[in-house]
Amino acid sequence: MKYHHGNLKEELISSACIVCESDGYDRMSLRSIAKEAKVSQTAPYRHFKTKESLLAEVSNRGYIELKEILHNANAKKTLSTKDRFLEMGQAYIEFGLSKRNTYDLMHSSVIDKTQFPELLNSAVGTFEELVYVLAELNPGISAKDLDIKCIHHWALVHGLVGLLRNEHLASSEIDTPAGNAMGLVRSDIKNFLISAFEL
Amino acid sequence: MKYHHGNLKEELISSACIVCESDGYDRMSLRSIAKEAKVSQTAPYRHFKTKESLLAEVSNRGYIELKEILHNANAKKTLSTKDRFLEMGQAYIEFGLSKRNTYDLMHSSVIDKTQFPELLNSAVGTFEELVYVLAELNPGISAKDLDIKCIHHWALVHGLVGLLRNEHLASSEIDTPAGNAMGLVRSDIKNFLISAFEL
DNA sequence: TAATCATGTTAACAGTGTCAACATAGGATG
DNA sequence: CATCCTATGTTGACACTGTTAACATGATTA
Repeated sequence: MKYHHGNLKEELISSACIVCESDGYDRMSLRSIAKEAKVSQTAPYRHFKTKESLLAEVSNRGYIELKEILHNANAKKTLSTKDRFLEMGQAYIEFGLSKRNTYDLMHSSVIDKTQFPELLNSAVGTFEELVYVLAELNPGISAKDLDIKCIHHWALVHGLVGLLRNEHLASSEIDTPAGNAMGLVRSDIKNFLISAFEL
Repeated sequence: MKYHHGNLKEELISSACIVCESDGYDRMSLRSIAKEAKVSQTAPYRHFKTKESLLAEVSNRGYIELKEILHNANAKKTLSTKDRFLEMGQAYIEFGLSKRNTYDLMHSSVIDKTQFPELLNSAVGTFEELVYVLAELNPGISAKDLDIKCIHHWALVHGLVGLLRNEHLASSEIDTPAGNAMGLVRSDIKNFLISAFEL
């Protein structure tokens, strides 16, 4: 039995990613993931100053993964710019739905992004994937109008994720086949995006 | 010194609202607000089954307040429907910026809304204020298109709040007078909404 | 008046993040 | 090779948390 683990930092992060996604970031304890790594309760403090900084790393990986997903969607060279944009929208929504708890952490205020420059950088980098394709989709657009379009479309998919998870509209009076927004939209996210994006 | 408080439940709620907004919902402890009400640590358990249910009440009041704000904005009868809609957008954003922590709680996943029907009801009720004005603004619109418009505009202001708080775009490469989205948009939320809503 | 019941208190439990003090091992330096 | 340093681990402790069980109080009601 060796005293030093050898790869503890990495194992803690990936373990935290798993626990965070399965249990939710607010139910994740430093001690439990330390135990999972078969290491003492305070060992994580040799690699992370606080619990928040470990969560920041989890969030960071979320943004990196999302950026890659969006980038890949935009890299399907056989598709038109329009269709690549739609692919990105669908990919974003799928991420928000499938990595629900991680997505929540990424948007949560428990982490003060200004204290984690690397995380802030990842978040901005992810957003920029959207900037690129929108600039391509709107040649000659002014910087200000590009701003507006970016915020507009990002806000739309972000809001859509929230609604699809039924956070606000579960069995609302809005009449849909399934009785709520989820029934309506999940059946055809693409068509919805086409309408909403006015493409 | 009377043994029974007389109005403890109400005081705990309003106290929790204040602490939640000032410290953030994740830094709020049941014990601290019990102490603030000069009552024992476990007294709140006579009125709330869990901490989560007290937070649900705080969230509930947030939705009720927001609904009222939106309703008032839509009640300015001297304005056109269009302008009332803009007023609502501005009011929503102002709420999200000024009641930041409460707004976060309302959108947080620490409360499982399905376990608090009254809260779910408030949330839906708030959303319906948007449904009403959009229906008025688009006479004869189909139910499905109304769905799309609602989600679209709600998502936009919700996303805008996030960006205005600089959660994602602090000092991004997007060039604005102040160097970030906040500098750009806060200076004229109304004009931004007019552009984004395509009014 | 007596009993009931809502509402308060005290004590305790298991769990948390975090810190200080100590232990170990492996690499750098003489 | 011997020695020291430093990174990385452990132990023990502290103050705090949500929550429950057992008990106390006092207002309402039979």
